[in-house]
Amino acid sequence: MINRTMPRGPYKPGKIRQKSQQTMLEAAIQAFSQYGYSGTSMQSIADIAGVPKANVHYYFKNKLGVYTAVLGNILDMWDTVLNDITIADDPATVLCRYIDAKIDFSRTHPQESRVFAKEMLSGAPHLQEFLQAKYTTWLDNRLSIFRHWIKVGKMDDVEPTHLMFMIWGSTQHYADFAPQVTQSLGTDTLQQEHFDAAAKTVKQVILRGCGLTPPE
Amino acid sequence: MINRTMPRGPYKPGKIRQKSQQTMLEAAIQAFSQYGYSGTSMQSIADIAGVPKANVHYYFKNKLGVYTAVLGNILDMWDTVLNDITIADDPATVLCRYIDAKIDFSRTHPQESRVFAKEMLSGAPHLQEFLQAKYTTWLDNRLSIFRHWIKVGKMDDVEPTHLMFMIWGSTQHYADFAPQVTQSLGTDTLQQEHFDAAAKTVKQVILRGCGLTPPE
DNA sequence: TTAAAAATTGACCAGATAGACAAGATTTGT
DNA sequence: ACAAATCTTGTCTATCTGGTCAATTTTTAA
Repeated sequence: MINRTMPRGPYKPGKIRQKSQQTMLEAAIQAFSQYGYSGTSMQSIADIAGVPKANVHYYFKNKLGVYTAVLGNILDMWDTVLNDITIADDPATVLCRYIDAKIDFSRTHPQESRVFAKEMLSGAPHLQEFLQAKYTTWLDNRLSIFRHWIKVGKMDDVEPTHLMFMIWGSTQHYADFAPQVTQSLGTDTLQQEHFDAAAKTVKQVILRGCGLTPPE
Repeated sequence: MINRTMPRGPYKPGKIRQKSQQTMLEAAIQAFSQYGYSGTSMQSIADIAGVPKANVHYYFKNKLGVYTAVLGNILDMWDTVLNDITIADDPATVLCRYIDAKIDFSRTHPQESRVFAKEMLSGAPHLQEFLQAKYTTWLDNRLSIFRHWIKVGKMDDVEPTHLMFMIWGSTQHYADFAPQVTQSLGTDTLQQEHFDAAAKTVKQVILRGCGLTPPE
């Protein structure tokens, strides 16, 4: 997406283009996640990718094009989990699976999480479309399921929207506020065990807080 | 703090200097909270403050000086709450007070919250001293009180560090992810009632999740 | 092999930015 | 009132940045 040129004619496009773009996108997300949009220069992206700056301009229309491509990749990861829940499911199981998945995302994709967070902190100017379209329906569907569970007594009357915010906030924290977390836990780098302990506590509090008991 | 010149001699310093600096700091936090450090120009700060750019340079050593002054002001707000808790206190009361205070901070100081969050997201290069000194002892003191409450059975065995992260993450979310929150709640701007509902849900889940019952 | 398409790259440009500076205006203590 | 200190502000500069372009090299399909 966001290619400037779309190769045509007697030529099989793709391989070089795809690989180069991928390299540059990975360089870009690294830069954006640390320095933000304004703090990242095309030159620095090129340096990280190990190519001349003009090469980045060849594959992307401009700096905003690189950024929106990065953002698009991140948004594509959005609904991987909690996508197939139904009214028949067990709330405790669903919440556990979601919390585990979110914590795991903070562990395996901290850079993506930070780019997303920085965009939000800047007022989400490039997420309006996403928020109004894809996200809203995604959320509404899940909220209605939670509301049903509450109505039939499967869980306590906890306002579902704010419950979701609690889970998001609690789990994102481990990626976005990593310096504070590492300092608090007295470690240099966050290890698997730290994320496991985090998931355990979040699940314990959320489930109990909703009047649920851990599955199995 | 971070003044370039410290007036001396037969002259009563302060009034003009203090007022001008205050105006510029308010302009600066507004700019930094939205556009980040790199995205904010000295010119934009001057424009917001309504003064020529050279005036900003007169009162602050350089751009980093403005930023660290802003950051320092924010850090000074840190321990206003949860500062005087003791072992004798009631856990439920303390947690409620803290959650209310944090949510209220997100409501009344969203810009400060966002500047702090952006600094964290960038790896907190200017917070190392704060994190290692003031913050660590602050946290350790509170954690030991939580651990005592757990030991004597006043609350469930919930890992206190991660419990604190849950509260921080959940409450910060309303300032830092405001675009997502407003979209989810179907409103244009967050009102008092939304923050009240947020505080209610967070308190409900956290307290119940720790095996506590709401006070009085 | 070869010609067209695609990819690479160095050089260049216009605008923005942080910061310096000096001249002038204002405030202060006496 | 007046001199010293502080404050204000227009102007200037060196540097950085996003973006363009044309020349060269590499890859591809026939």
